[in-house]
Amino acid sequence: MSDPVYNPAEIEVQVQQRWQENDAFRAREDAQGEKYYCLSMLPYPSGALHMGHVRNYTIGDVISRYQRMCGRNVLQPMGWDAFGLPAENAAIKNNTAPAAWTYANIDHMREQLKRLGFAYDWSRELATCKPEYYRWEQLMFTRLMEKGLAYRRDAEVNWDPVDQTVLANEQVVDGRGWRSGAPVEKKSITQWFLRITDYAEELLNGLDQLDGWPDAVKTMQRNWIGRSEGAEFGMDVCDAQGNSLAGAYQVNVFTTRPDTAFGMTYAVLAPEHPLVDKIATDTHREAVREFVASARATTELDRLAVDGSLEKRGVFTGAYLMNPFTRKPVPLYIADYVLMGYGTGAIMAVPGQDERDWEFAEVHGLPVVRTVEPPEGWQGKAWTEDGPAINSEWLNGLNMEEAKQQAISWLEEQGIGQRKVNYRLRDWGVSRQRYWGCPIPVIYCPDCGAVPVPEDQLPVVLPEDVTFMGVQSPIKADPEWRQTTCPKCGAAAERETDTFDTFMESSWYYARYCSPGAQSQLDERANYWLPVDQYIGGIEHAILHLMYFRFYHRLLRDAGMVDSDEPATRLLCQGMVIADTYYTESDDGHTHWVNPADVEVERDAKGKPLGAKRRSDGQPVNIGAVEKMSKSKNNGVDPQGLVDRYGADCVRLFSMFASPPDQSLEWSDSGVEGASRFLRRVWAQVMRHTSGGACVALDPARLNAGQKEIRRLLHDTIAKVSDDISRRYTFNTAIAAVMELSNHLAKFDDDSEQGRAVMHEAWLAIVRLLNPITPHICEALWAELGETSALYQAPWPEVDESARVRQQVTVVVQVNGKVRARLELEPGIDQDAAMAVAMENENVQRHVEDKTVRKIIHVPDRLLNIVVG
RNA sequence: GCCGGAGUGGCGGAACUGGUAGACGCGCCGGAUUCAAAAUCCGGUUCUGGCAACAGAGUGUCGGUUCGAGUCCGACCUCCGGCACCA
Repeated sequence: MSDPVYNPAEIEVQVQQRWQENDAFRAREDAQGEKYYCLSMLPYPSGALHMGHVRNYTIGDVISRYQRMCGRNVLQPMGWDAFGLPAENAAIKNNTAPAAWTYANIDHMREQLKRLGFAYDWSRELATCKPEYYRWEQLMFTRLMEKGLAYRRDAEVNWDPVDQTVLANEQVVDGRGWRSGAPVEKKSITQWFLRITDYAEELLNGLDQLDGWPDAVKTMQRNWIGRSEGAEFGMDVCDAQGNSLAGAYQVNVFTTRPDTAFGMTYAVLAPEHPLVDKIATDTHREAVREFVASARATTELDRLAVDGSLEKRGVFTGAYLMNPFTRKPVPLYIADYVLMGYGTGAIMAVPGQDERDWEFAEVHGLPVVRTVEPPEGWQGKAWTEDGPAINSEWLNGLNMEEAKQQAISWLEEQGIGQRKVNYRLRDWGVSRQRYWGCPIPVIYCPDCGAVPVPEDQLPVVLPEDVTFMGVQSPIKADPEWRQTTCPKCGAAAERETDTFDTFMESSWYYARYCSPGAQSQLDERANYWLPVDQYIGGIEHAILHLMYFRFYHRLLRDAGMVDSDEPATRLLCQGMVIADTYYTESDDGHTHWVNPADVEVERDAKGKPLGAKRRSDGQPVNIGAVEKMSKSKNNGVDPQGLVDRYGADCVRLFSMFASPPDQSLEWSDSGVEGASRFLRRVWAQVMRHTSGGACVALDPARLNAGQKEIRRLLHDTIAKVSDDISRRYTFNTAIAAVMELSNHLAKFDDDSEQGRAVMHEAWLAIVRLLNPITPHICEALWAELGETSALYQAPWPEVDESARVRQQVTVVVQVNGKVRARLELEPGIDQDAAMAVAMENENVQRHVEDKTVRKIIHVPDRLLNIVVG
């Protein structure tokens, strides 16, 4: 390999071959060392890797390879989130089967990942669309049905009236079906749900323990769970005089502000509330019906008012509710600002203390009673903050918290209500009316109802060899697939033709990697590896995926399959990959986006961009914003082309160097060139060193000052890089530190025996420091430096603290806080001695002059600030 | 509207615990090499003034604390992301 010219294509293929032959990255449960499970979110096999994948998986690989070098027993697996809508869209478009399309994509993308040199244990690879994977998910679901954690109820879907099919949210474009262009309707159908709300409290409290998760993600999850404490209480329906009605109904309301109940001036039911039909009086029934119908047909978008808030629409029912606090009736309205899906779908309205109620009261001419005194001089509408209670009889004078507690106690004493906690979080609807997903393992029997498919009849296999006739799911269109017999009574019955939400598969794949081949969902190996020590993925999954997988982990725990409460102890969310955009405008006003690869930027003498032109025809183009790589802005950069041209190491290096992993990464072709230049320089420097032949052993006692200085820089660098990679995760600064060291080595012109020994020590260390980031070139240089072992098995370099002892330190001398000199002094010098040297300095003298020294601040070995006046 | 995050050279970014602002890289300028170009190597590069030594200014804005503030405190501005009638 000792080629004087760095040839990444050749080296990378050779090194990868050696890893494969040695099965270098297979994870074993019985291996030495503490376990370390490093997991990157699995990709959807869309067809080709994009830059976001490269970034995500390089971060994971850097961490994995570092941990391996530190002696940990590392598991780093990879798999495919293989079910999903794009396969169906491609199938309809190209007339192929989703399965064939998916498997072809997986094959291509697997090769791309291998070409990038990620240290995966490929023996654990999985694809979620395979029956041997999803059968366990089906079994789990049937168990959840038995436990009552999976249940059925009606829920709304987007219905395309022309294509006669349910649309996923992403298939609805501006309120119309993506293919038919017909306005989408809401339709209620029966669907399966998982009771994630049973775990709301635990999912919320668990966040407090997740110190290794970004605060942003934890905050988003807290808001999503949306815990609110308050009271729920019943109110009787009555007439305007407060007379109770025969066969009267009761309405339950939830409120977080029971302290304001004396200010209730009306009450509201959601349009979908079950009592809506029953409560309206004869004179109001027609108006109520009309309103409910129109509320169902109108989207939120249609109701956006000019100021961006939603129009407060509603209608009076003719009925009243008795306010138990005041013993006075309040009018009952129907309004669509009250949601059926939260609380009880009914509220007490207190315009004086709630902004929404204020707005509604304003529109409908309802009275306002203030029950909390706003601060003096306050000019707003509803006062929602703390203050002394007023107009509230026995609550008057109390603050918000005291009044709440009093009101709740009163409700409980009276037996009409109680303390209540509500969550925004809704149960997880897992039914999808799509083909390319895991079949929901349920059989519908006319007599026995919904029956879980028994274990010995699992998996319910999705047929893969299908043809799409239009947009219908092939298993919905095929009457034969549906036909079966009831497992309970043996009568003719039908299979469920809906499939699972694909978040179902991605909720437990991390655990299955730990039990490859197990004839159960998981086996005891899962407890060896779990929880995941480091999880890496995009922030776009902050809520859904990361909530579902925390939930599913608890389902696995409660089924006795894992011991831990949380699936992952640390989480890293990488930033977006962004790039410049360029465009031209045609005469008809259309914008045409030009790919950055086609553009050349012209600059002035200082490097400021002046303009840009298209390479192909020299025509000027406009410079747009720096935006997320996307097809629509035509600013995507294909990783494959870069790997072909510069090599995997270079692409990996630039991805890690351009910014810290959690920030957005601005792609730059010249930056990639810079990374490539660095690797070529490293290669050339090592070749120059090895061309001098073998080195003698390093003897620290015999080093001259220059040699000691290089050793000091080296061991400072080892310390910094170790800290950057293990604690700070700032791979960019780790690389910068190595670059700095290599710049010093390039100037270290010392062919003496000990000079070459120092150089040798330095390169052996650098090759290991860079190995997690650019493993191929490092493996080759490791051999070039005479090492016979494989680098992937080499230990992380150790810091020699004795080499870091400085002969001299730079002490900054300030006069009145301004830097006036930098002195090279012996370490440990005291204030008086430092002052003596400082005062000999001409520049310091000039600024001190004959002024009185009022104060001296001395930070040993760093700074001396002379305060004069 | 609410909740997060961020504002530092021409650009990406560094400065980790209040102590040298601009590491490292890109770009740009100058030089070497070359018939020439590419590649490579050397030097310079926050702004203003100065041949220079050096001086002054400077981390979104305004104010504060401190011997000393990019970093801490208060008020504000801008941008990005998330949620959005959740009672």
